[in-house]
Amino acid sequence: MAARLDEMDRKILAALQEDASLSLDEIARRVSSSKTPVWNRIRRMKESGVILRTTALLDAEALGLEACFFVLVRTSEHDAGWQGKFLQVLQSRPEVLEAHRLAGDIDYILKVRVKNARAYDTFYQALISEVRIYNVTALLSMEEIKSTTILPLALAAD
Amino acid sequence: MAARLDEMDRKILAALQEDASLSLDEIARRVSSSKTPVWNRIRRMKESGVILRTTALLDAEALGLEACFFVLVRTSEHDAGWQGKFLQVLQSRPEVLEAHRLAGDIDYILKVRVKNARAYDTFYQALISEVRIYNVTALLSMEEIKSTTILPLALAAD
DNA sequence: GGTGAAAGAAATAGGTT
DNA sequence: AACCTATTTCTTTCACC
Repeated sequence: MAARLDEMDRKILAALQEDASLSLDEIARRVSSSKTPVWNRIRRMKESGVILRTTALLDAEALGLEACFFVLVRTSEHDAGWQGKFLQVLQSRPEVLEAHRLAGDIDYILKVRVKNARAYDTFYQALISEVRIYNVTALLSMEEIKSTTILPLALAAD
Repeated sequence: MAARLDEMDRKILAALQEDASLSLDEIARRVSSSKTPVWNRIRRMKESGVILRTTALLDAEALGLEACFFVLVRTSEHDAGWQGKFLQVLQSRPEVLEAHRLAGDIDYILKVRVKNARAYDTFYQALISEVRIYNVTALLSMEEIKSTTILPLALAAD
């Protein structure tokens, strides 16, 4: 599944992760190439799914979304029906930014972004009313000390 | 600190979160306006820091970064010196995608993206050799069931 | 806030090594 | 097969209404 990328592909990805609004000319300059090959490589990486999409990152605090919780979920039900329903609830809730199924005694972790603690409680009540959950621990973030979408390409090399 | 945004600003942000490569014409069409006001609003929101940057989101699995850990950190040291050093280590490590200081008995949570469990161990050994840490629990993600950078603008409204 | 023209960038075609 | 040059088309930017 891992796409084979050469050094130039990685440099292009690094530039696009840093700033997706760079012009082809500027990217070409940075990777010591010219527009056409860079354009072809980007197109290929979009088609192959290495580049998922390009997005504007917003400041949650500036938008008034001042609370962030990590939610540790334990369940006693592990059948497909329950899991499907749980997944559907997570997908339908825009305040759930991330959800992972875990190995070990905690079953799921969620990252939830809301306006305040009250809004989190509204989410929590909705969640437990829609699916049976054995145990929930909410970790409240006091400070986001690092937040990046930039994947470490250097560590990805084969 | 929360910027005041009207309905049109929010619609523009929604479009840009979904696809930052949309043309001004297309965004203007979607928000039932024309290029100039949309362009001015985007510029204002960039200047005011509501829009942080635009980035290409990549597929971590396709790049061979197949392991994701959430790391719960407890420390016994809470002085500024320790905290500064810890922060510096997190910032310098590209595999740390997120780090939050928490309320409650767990002090920090990290999200760490690496190639495999061995690469995580390398990171872990480096971390504990650079700063004193009382207790670490690593939660291994088996499956990313949701992952979005799209903030819920509807829930952000005053 | 709208219009439109000038500048700039993206997308593609055709030729080159 | 990958790159370079040139052309067309689309987009951004900005002065003016």
